Amino acid sequence: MRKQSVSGTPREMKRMNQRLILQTIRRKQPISRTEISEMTSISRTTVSQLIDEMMEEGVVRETGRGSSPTQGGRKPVFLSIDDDSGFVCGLDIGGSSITFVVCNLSGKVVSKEVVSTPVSLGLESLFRLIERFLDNAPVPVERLIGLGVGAPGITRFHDGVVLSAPSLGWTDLPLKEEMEDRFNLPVYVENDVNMAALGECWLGAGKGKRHVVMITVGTGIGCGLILNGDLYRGSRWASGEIGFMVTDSHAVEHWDDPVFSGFGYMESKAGGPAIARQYLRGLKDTDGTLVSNAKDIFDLWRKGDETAGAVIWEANKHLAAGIVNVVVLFDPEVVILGGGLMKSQDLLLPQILKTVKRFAPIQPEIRISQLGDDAGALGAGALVLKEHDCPYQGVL
Amino acid sequence: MRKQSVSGTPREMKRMNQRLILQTIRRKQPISRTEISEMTSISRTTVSQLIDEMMEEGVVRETGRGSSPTQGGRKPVFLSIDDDSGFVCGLDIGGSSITFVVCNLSGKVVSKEVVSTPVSLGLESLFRLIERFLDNAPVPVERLIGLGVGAPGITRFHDGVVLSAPSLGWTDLPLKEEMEDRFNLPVYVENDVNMAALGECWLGAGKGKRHVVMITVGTGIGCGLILNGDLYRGSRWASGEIGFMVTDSHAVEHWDDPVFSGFGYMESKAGGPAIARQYLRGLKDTDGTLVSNAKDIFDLWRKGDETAGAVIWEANKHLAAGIVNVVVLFDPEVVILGGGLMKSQDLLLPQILKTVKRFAPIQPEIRISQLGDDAGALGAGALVLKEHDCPYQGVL
DNA sequence: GTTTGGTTTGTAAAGTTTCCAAACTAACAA
DNA sequence: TTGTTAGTTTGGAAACTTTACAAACCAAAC
Repeated sequence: MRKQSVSGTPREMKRMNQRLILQTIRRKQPISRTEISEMTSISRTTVSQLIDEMMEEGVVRETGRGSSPTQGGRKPVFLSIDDDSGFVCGLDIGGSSITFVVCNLSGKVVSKEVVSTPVSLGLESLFRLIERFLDNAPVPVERLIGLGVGAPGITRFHDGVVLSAPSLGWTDLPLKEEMEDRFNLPVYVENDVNMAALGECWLGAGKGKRHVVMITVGTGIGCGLILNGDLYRGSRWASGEIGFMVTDSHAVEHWDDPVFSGFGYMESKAGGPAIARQYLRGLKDTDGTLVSNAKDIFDLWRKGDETAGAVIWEANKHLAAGIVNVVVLFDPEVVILGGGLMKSQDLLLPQILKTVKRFAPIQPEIRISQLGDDAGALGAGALVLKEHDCPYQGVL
Repeated sequence: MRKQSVSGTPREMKRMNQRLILQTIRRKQPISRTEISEMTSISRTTVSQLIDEMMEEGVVRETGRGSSPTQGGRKPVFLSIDDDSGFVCGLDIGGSSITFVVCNLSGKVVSKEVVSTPVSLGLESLFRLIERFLDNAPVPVERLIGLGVGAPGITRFHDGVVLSAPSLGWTDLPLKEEMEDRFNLPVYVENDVNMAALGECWLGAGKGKRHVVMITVGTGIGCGLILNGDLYRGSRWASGEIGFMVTDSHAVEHWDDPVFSGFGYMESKAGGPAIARQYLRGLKDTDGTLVSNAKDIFDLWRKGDETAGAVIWEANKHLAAGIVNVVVLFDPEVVILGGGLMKSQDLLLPQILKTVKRFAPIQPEIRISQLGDDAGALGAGALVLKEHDCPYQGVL
């Protein structure tokens, strides 16, 4: 669907200028009216008028005065954004837990809660959880700008329908519509990995960057793409399916692993379950029934188990190759690694760094997630700010 | 560098509306003023006024009238874009040949020339070639909107500097600046593969699509990315370096091929020279000195040479894996394959299709380039139209 | 210490560009 | 003639800009 270009109306023009001014303030605060005018090439008069309106709304405040310039002259009045003039609520619905967050315009968390996901999560029970959380949050309702929701599956952003979230048993769920009816607030729904990428971009390892790739390694391997400062979603909401990469050309002929149907090739080689399974297979005697997870294998390696080391090494080669592939295709400024397995980054990162250095013609920074488990919920908040129309837009 | 957001002025507002109207006309022509007004939600008054101006400039023409609607009433006056009201010149500078093209707003070629690249291509000789071509083109100079140039190397679009084009011996060449001085026209410089992608998107296999990946397979393997209808360039003008993908996780430990230093891993496995070399190595007796190129190997396979078949098969596995990787990361609507090796598509395509079908969770269309060797030059023209400000913008 | 001159900030008034709504004319069928 | 649709004219509203000015401030001259 083609994004409808907006017709230019005076009102739209005003909005553009408000946004521009607001962005400028956020980036350079504290800043005077005159300086804003110079930076934006909007006339001083207009800047003043728009600022007046924004001060009336409470978004912008006068905060002290600067010193006179070199030659003398009237001291400028400094302006700043009142970070507490608006709040966003973000939630990250995961297969095992749900994270709720409320934060202000600068990303300061004022309220947070983590609950374990109910076995079968119906809409009504979800809504009650949200209501309870919002009731307890120390934020007046009228200051709440909107709600962002990250869901583990394929989501259609433009109408907020969760097309498929196996771990929750959701299919074609019109989450945005239902939630907006219930809470009477704008709601934005997006894939959880994308949310994490937005979160890291706003407040974490990708702050200030416009080309960021976030890779989460856990049961599955996913990837959120921020290109030119915007989330890239692909033509069918299925971009970043890094777990389906083929990191071994031999697979073209030979791969046929029934255990991992539904998963991608790389996930079947480098994901958590794959590592656990490979290890058990290495032991020869047992089959997949002996339950074990990747974390155990990492621990075994730390204790000197060489089989564990070999298995992890093998898996990590796939991951490293995958990261190289992402890097050379996107040319990002930063690659952020997160997800459960990255808690053992000490064992994985060195090889990854070495591989990227060797195979990629350009070298991005490679960092570990800074926000950890909160990235998704914070990203959900970031998305609200990003999408919300004036006067909060462009905060990122 | 952050793209400066424009301040909203009345003039800018007008431009936006002109663009919107022009887009609407192009998509639905012939179309009446009233219908434009309804589609764009710009008032009839404004539509009329802007149309008047555009007719004065010659961009839009009245072309006949429609039939009266059901109930009777005045017949609408149909409007269309005059495709010959402007022309663009595109050139594709390759290592072995240079293609010149002049075409009108709808992409109809009115003049074309192909010359072989001089051994050492200096700016002055290039300019003379262009001048001669333009002089012979049946287009009045004042109708020429701009010049697009595709160069084989890394180009910095925003200031039009060719950072490095080894096959031409260019380094840090300020091509845009020099050319604009000389020809007194807007000039846009871009990587040749990106240009080809733009070309196919405008007039070829990607027409009307907004998410397109174009892969060219030749000596090197490159890739142009059209995401959300725009060229994606990466953070350091190095996106789409698909030739550097690692399509074999074993390489992480073992790859060390001095012959291909400077090339990427995948290029060293699936590029033209790689195929030729692998074949010769298969013969055991000869070494790399016996010159041969990929095309010969393809011909040998067609004649029943099994070694040739095996070598190509092996190379193609890497290519197929690479294509899967691109598909799952970008979720494009179409993947377009082009470049020298794709002239033997009959031998390569079946395996590629099968591999993508098997490994990718989503299925894009996979097509062969429609414009062939002209894609680059036409894309250079497309870029001019895309970048040129009102009233031609948004033609794509 | 006070005055004077130059500089900078912010506001007010008048002017410009652009858009839109409503009334109007034109064209056409029944 | 009547009703309907297409396009234009007119008057006005919304937004920006330019110009002019008051307030605030430094610094050097007196």
